[in-house]
Amino acid sequence: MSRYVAAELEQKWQNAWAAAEIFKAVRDPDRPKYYVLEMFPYPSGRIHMGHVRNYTMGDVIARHRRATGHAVLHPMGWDAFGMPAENAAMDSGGHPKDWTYRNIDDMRAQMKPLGFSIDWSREFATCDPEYYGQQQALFLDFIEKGLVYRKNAVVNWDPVDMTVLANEQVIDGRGWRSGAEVERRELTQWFFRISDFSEELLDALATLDEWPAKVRLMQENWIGKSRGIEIPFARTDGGGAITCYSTRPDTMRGATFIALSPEHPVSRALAEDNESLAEFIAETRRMDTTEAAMEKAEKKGIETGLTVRHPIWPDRDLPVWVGNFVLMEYGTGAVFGCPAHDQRDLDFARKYGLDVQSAFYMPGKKVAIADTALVPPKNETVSYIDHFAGIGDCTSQQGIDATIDYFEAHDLGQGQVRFRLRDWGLSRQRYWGCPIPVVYCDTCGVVPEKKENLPIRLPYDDGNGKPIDFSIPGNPLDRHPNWRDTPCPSCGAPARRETDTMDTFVDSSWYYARFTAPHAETPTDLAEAGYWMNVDQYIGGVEHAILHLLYSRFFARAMHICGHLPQSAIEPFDALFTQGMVTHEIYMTRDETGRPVYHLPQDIHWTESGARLGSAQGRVVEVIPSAKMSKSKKNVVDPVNIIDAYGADTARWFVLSDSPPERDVEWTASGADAAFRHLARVHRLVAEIAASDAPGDAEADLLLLREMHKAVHEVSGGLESFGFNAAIAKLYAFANALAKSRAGSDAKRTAAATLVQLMAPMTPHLAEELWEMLGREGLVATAPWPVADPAMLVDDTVTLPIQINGKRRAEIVVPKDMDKADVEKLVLAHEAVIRSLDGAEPRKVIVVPGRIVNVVV
RNA sequence: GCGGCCGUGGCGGAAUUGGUAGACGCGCCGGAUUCAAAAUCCGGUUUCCUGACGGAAGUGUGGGUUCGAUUCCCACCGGCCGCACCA
Repeated sequence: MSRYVAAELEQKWQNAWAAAEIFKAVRDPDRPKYYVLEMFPYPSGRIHMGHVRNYTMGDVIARHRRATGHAVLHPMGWDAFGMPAENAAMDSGGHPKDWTYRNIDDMRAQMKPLGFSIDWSREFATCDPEYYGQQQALFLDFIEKGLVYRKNAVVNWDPVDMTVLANEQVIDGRGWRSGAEVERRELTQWFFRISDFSEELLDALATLDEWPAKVRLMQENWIGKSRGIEIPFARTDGGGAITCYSTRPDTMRGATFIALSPEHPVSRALAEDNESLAEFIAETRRMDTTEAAMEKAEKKGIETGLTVRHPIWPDRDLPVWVGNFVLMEYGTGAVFGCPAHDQRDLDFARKYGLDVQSAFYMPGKKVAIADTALVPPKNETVSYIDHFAGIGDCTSQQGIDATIDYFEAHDLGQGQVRFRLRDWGLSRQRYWGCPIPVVYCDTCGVVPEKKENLPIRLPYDDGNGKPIDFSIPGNPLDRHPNWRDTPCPSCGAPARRETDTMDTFVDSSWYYARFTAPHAETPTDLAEAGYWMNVDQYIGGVEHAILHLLYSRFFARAMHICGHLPQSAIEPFDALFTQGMVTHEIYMTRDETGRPVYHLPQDIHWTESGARLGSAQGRVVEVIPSAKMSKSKKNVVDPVNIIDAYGADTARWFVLSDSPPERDVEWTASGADAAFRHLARVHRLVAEIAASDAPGDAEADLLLLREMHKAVHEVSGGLESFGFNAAIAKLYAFANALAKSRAGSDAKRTAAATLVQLMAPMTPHLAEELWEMLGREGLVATAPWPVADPAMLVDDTVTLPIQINGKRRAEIVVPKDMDKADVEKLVLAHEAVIRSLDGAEPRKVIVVPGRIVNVVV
């Protein structure tokens, strides 16, 4: 009998699938469509176990949906622009383009042996001119519709690498690569008007009921809607009013000072003839502005000498301070301080000896404020002092609402809704990105390129046949001898191209739409997009919960406005699933200086006393619990090695078993071994069944077929609800039942074929092999999914547990449709019940048909 | 600080709307097969008491609702994640 040799049969069936072209996505009016997409990879050059897990989940769904009669779109591409390619070029020469395409070839070659049912005819990379040219076309449409604009903005500037850095790339105030101190520089940059969509992006979250609540919440917080009010405070010196923004106007009575941002126009104006103030402002500007530093920085302020009038109690004048903690970017750059009900304000007030006044107290508990501000939850009732704005005993929320109404009615302030979400700055001073298709002309100004000139291609060399030198910091496009030169699209005079390229998040904000028509001459083909969109199931890591998904939601709306997507596709991802990581233990020893030294899993020798290095006599190795795989910790398992050792099906089976897909799964050698052993066992078992010839046995046959239908039911349910681990557990149990069954060969062959079908989404190669072995027609990949017969899911008799006072004490076997009263009689006659009752009458007997019986004594 | 998620055997984890807690796998123990080993197969494996039959406790801790709670409610403890000088 043939042994399970994964490498052979996997190649065989991949060839068969390719020949039959069964994974090509084809529009079919007679079938429901299903679009399953995994977040496309960055072509780093190696696939890792996280990729394997991600794409296996998508593939299981794609294969299952195909079997249930759907027209399936399951594409793959490459998120191919970005800094690593340029860094590689800087570090070791070569060209980002060559590096990227080489990596794509390598990764595709590593991915193909996994047998994913991908329509490779739709593959593209975002660095293909055919793709980024269409992205440029989109950009021109966005300009036309006012969805993108240019403005001055303060950015993080790395003076050594001569580029703008994203906030995440600034570590302790220094560029992550150069280590140079980052400067804040004002540059003219392009921005998407995503903030115009704040309200809609927030409201529409409620419709995404197949997204994880956690992701919706994170987006909600990111968009950050707050309702507040702008209140002008009249200056006692007769100058223009200072307008403060507040979300807690109900605490107005407690306002005892005003704090301005150092960048506030009034601060700047006052600094002109106030030396100490000027010095204070200069000092704060020198300060590190990274989040970490801001967190630690002491709250400091300086009194300006200016005072303003309290809008409700005009006899109370409030001193105006400049505080380093007030952000110019949020609200109006001015706040009123209410020490009694804001901890930060209280700390500030205590430090500088400012007045503390309560606006309210907890009902019945009038306690003086000491070092802790009184900040009850907004839905808790408080007692307002002075009943100003007509508020007395009510919740803070009611107080806020009533105060805003009052202020508006008396023309004292204007209610405001604010969002944390800022416009999306997309300009990057990099080479390896999508060129922004605009031209600067001395006479015409900023002129969009003509669509017929697209794509604006990245230059490969310096225009004189010499390679671009990537070892010089800065943007090669900016110093390129002739790429910038171009005639003005409007007047034809010599003009200059924009040399900034787009943030790579732009590339990934619409690729899902491009997959529906990857070769279209326009960004999308409305007929194709109308058919395939939305993505029915999107799968990826939770690290993209905010930026990528929010940008994509914005882009889908913007594309709809430009006529590239139907209205129905403005929320592009119907269902989202965020999968966990693949983790592994870390093996560590220490060198003479006590520094940790990490070791590869294959270098560890396991003994009864624990892990040792190399051999049983080797040094004792400290085993650190499972953590994310990382090269520096050497706890990486390379999928290529696993496929070589066990085959793709084992890798696929293992990454789905053991842990729920949303949680991390720990890679263990013993687990991978077990997965392989099981597949080999199924191979052996089915081969035996295929070759056997035993007469039927009515009872055993029925028993097995019942098991089969139960397996169909449970596995189908598992696959539909991301219960892959539970589905696999059921498949283990069903295989065990099949192996133990005394049923005849016919029943066993039927059960075996069903087992094979149920396994096919997870282990497609093995399934094809066994399908063929059982003499079934065609490919299991195209066979219709089995359907469970409801009648076969219920046994004729049920085992009812008997509880006495809620504790399980015995059980009885009864016919499945036995009358409640009869069940009760049987139960009361049971010896365990009689013993417990001890002659007394039961207080109550609860019979839940088919479930349980509970006797209350 | 704010918001959210999660605590179940030695380990990963399972458990429709509240209804037999520990499915399935790992590990471990015992056995079969073998000259022996590998591979394979069979049995056992929450804890405690008992020789056994059997009994008792048990899902982080403490309370509550219920005939019945891993599941629902409250408080606390522990871990993880997101946001955060947001006025």
